[in-house]
Amino acid sequence: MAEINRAVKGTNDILPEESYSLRFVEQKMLETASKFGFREIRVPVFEHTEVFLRSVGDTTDVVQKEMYTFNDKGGRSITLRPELTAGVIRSAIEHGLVHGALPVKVCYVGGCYRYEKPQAGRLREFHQFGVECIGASSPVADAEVIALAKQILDGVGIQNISLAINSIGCPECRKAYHAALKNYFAQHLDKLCDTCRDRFARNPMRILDCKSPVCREIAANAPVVIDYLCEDCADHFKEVQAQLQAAGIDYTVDPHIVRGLDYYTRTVFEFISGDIGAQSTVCGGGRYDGLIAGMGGPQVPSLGFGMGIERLMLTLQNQHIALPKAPACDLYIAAMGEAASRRTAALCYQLRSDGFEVQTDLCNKGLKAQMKYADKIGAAFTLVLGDNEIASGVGVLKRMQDGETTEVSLDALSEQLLQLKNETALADLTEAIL
RNA sequence: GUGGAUGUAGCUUAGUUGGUUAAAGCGCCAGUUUGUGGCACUGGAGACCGUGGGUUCGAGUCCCAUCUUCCACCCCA
Repeated sequence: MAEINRAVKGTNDILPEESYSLRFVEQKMLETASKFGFREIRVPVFEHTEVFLRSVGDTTDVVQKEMYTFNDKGGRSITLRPELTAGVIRSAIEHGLVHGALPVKVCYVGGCYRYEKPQAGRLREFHQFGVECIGASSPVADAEVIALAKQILDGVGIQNISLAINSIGCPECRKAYHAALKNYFAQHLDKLCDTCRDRFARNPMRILDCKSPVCREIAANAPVVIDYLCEDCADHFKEVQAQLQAAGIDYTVDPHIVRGLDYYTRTVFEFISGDIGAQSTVCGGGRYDGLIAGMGGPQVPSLGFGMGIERLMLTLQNQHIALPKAPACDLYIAAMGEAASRRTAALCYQLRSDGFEVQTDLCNKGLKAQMKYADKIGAAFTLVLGDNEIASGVGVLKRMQDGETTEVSLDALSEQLLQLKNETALADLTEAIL
């Protein structure tokens, strides 16, 4: 197919059928967040490149090889956001939210852009739902943010998903941990894979995340971050767990969770699904107590998470979880001839402003073709409008599911349609119960 | 970025050791029914066989390149 008719690699079209259930899921996310007091925020799709260098971290893979960065016509270095936290925090600093009543609780839905090799559950344009809880230092906040993520996942009906948490400490305790790690891996340096030998120099924590069997085996006995937490961090982590337990949220502590963005401190967590192949993390997040200060704002401890919407939809699809479908139209009016077509336009206008979903022919189709189309789009009722009906002012409403017909006055169409619609809904309901 | 697989009508696929006008089902359009959908029957439209080269008298079929999608790795949501 010609390039002009093909979406760019790693991008995805959402067709009408899918769009409806996607919107349902997004709505569910926003509603659930709202119950926790998180309000929607909207920030630009692109930012000054510096925003991501300073937050995500200039040694991370995301920044080093995955960003869509370009110079605009004014010579600014601009980057399409690879994630949303950085822009939201920039906005919170810029507008003084961080100086107002804390915590500030915001949520968002939006597209993110990363130049990656696409596969299922990994796109170059993908969408995240996320929340940021700015200015909350208590472990209660950690537990509540995790609870929110869980409640959203439960709310959309997802199955078979597990929560793993860890604490990676503050910069202070991490120093001690890094030293211990280096000390440990130095003894096994010759057995590690090439990339891990590289990691040893740059960031030994990443070795814990390696999938190669040899490195895994070595890492299994490596020192664990939790054992090197300072007293404050250890207490914090303990209380987060106590809170989760009290809330009845199942979790496992996985000391191998090492998030790939530099801003994380203390609590990190992931919700993992076994039903979408290798891209198993549906939701990831954690605390970032140093980020706001690092971006030039005040010292305000915060946390949040991001949820991959495509991955979530993919999981739901693989688990055959039914999502609501767009409602079919209430009435299709099949018009015959010019006069009828004009009368139909007036009727449609009236019915639509009365709240009905009404469609009619836009292609000059014959009657049979119009009926066929009405059937295809799932119209509940049809009305044929021709010279006879206009002359008599009386038409026949046909209920498509059983072909039953009812005479109606064109002047009172709205009332009679409403009555029939309710009767049908009631009959369907009683049938469903019986 | 590394490795592996894939690509034929809108969709799902068939296409024999390279051999004339590339098939089928579903979908779409129309007719059988001159004012009524679903079922059935009949007919029709629709494919530069992903793209570009090459081998050959001849390529959907063989070779090379390239792109897409998918799988694993890397990384992450």
